[in-house]
Amino acid sequence: MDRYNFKTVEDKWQKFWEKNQSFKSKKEVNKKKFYCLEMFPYPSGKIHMGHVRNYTIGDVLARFKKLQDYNVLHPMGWDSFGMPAENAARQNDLDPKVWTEENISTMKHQLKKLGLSIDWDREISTSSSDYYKHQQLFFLELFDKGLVYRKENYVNWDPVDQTVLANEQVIDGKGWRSGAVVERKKLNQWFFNISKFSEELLNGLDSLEEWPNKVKIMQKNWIGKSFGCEVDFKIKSDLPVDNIKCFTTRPDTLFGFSFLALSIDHPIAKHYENDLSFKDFKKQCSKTGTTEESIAQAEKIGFKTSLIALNPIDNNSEVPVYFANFVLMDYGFGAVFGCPAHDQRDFEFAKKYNLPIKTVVKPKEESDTFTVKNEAFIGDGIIINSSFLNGLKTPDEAILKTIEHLEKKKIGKKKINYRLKDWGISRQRYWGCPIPIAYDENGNVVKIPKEKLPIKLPEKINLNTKGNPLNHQTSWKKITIDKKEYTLETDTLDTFVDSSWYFLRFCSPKNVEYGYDLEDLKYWMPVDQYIGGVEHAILHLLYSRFFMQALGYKNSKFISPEPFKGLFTQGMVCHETYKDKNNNWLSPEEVFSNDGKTFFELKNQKNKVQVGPSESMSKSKKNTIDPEEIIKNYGADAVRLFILSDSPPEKDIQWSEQGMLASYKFVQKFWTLHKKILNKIKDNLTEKTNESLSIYTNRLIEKFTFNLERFNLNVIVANLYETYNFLNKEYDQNNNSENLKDNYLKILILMLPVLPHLISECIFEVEKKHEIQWPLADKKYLEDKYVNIVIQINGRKKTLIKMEKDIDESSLLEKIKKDPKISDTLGKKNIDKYFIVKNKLINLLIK
RNA sequence: GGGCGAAUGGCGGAACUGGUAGACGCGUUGGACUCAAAAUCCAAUAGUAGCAAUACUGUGAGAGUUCGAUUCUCUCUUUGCCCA
Repeated sequence: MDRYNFKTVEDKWQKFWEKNQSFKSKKEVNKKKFYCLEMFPYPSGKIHMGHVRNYTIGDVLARFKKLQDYNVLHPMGWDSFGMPAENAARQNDLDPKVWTEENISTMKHQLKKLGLSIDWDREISTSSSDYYKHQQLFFLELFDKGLVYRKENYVNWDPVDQTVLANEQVIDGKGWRSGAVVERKKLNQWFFNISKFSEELLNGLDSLEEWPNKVKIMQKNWIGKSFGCEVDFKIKSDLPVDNIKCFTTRPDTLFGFSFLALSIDHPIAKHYENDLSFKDFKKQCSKTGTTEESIAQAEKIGFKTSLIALNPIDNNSEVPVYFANFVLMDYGFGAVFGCPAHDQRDFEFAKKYNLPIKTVVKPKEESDTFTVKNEAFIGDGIIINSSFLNGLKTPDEAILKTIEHLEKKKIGKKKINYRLKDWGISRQRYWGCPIPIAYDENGNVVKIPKEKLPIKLPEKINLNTKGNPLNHQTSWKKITIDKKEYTLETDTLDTFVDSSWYFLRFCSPKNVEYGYDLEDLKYWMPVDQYIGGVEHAILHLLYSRFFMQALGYKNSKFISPEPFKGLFTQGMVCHETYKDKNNNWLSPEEVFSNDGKTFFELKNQKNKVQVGPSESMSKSKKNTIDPEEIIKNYGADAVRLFILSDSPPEKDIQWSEQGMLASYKFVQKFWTLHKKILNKIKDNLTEKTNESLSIYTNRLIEKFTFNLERFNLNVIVANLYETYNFLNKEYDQNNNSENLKDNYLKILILMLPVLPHLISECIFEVEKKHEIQWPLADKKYLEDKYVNIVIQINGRKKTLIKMEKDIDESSLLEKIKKDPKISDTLGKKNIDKYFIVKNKLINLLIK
């Protein structure tokens, strides 16, 4: 019998799908739609296993929904602006555009080899001016709506990449890509006013029922709504300072107030500009990074001012004012009041500078003389030593009462604060979307008129310049508007902007006039299932949600604002790591093992290799497996099968050569079985109908559909193996060909989403013109005539007895007592009591 | 430090709303085929005791609720992710 030749079969079907435009999607208003979207890739060069996993999961779903007769939209595109292109181009003296386009062509070819059911007619690329010209128009619209603004701000400056980094691009005080120590720098930056929608973005989460809870919680924490109040402190000073405003979430602890701490960027700092020791202090502060994390970890240090703050609710008692390194200017008002007894950070500060620590909250079970000793008490409790607040429960009661008091005295008011900051979108980079703004000779901002769009990037320019290469493009920078000359903005947009609306573009990829066509959006949006890595759980998803809010702002015709109805976050693909004796990373191809335990270097087989923990595949650790190589050796179907099989898709998966081989063998085995079944169908030797095959098939339909809908894709694979085992035993058992063919076809269709090439070929061989549709289970085969009932004695399983379904209680007990095993165990003892789960189980209680 | 998860054979992992723990795969062992090996096929495979039937133990640890707990509650341990 011939072996299955995956190369010819996979090639044949990929050509067939392409020629027949099998996955082309058209708006059909009368048909229910399903928009299946996987996060589009950055064209870095080659696809990696993470892509294979992501797109296989999406493809299984898309094919499943298509078989269920949904009108499926399953597009693909390229997130093709970004720093790697610029870096690579700079290193190799290339044009980023050429580099990017070559990568796209390679990766597209690779993705096609995976047999994905993608509508390639909708392909988009964010670095193409066909795409970004619409983005520039959106920018201008947002500008008109007042959602874009420019301000001078501290930024994280990466001295190596010469660019601004977002807070989340700073890891341990270092640039995420360059690894250089990040500096603070003040720059004029463009911002999206995302914080305007804090409340909408927070509330919207409640409507997202098909999102993982953990992602919703992460976004909620990121938005960071806190309820508190602002307090006005009167100041005694020889400087012209009368009062300082603070935001606090714990006004109830005001009686424990012992110092006021200011950010070094607080306006008051200007009075100390010429103070040498303050300058020193500032320098010390700048050593700690700008991220909240590094600030929290750094030693708390302060600079004592001559100012005195008065406690507004405690007889104007006086406390010192410090500048402190742990206060951020962009949270609250850049000033916090210190209550050492009930905040650990304040506690450490007070200890260091010998400030009073006054206990104002006690745990419920303690007496009123409770005092804080070695650490702050931050739990819930009862207010003490606080005049009119004494005895109140805190936080809830006491906070409300304090705010009420402050408001009455007009020295403070209730305030809701958000942690979410506006989105800085300026990047000092070449390879990004140009910002459609120009400046006159006085630096005044002018919008680029619509008809001048797109502002295209200049091509083939010298990238080996300091800072932003666009800054050196003197002729490109000049633009004439209404016969007047202006200078173009040279900052480009953060690439997160590109990916914040691409899912809209997929609905109308060729619309020339505008970024989308509203009628298309009304049909296709929202994305029914979005699939991607959990690493985008906060930023990309939040920015996309913001973009929808912004487009809908002052635009009542726009669609409802949540872009992604369902979200699925898949785990990473991991592999063991290897190092040689000099601690250099080794790739899996450079090592070998005879027993899977001890590894040796391939080129010098005496050298033992250190085996490290399994980690997410990354080039830097060399623990990657090249999907192209694997597809070449085992075929796309086998790779798809393996990548789904070993772990639940939301968890990390361990790459295993043996597992890969097992999947490959399954494809081969199934083909062999298929040929046997095919012959059996053609033979038509018996008239008998084997009902067990129909029962199995129909139950499988139920099970399979259930598991697919719940993303239990590893269980699907197990079901598939079980099905093989069943068919291999049963196909030959008294099956007339019609019955066998009928059931076999149904089973094949179930398998199609996972193994599209193999199964397409199998279906084709069984019946050339078969209508392919997801089968429905026939209820009559789901009903049991007989059931296996578990007999427990005192809650422990004793035996199984086969009985007619729905047997009544007394005959059940009769039968059980006759069972030799049970009667042995029972002996002369009486059944005191019993519990029955109908058609499933009986539990006998005996003493 | 806070939030959210997770812990099941040698390994990856199944188990619907509490009701047969260990599906399926890998690995291992034995057998068939072969001069031999690979491939393939068949069988066994949670642990302990036993030739066996079988018995007992068993889902990170300890308690609780229940006729019955991998599943629910509490405490603890370890671990992952996110935030600080």
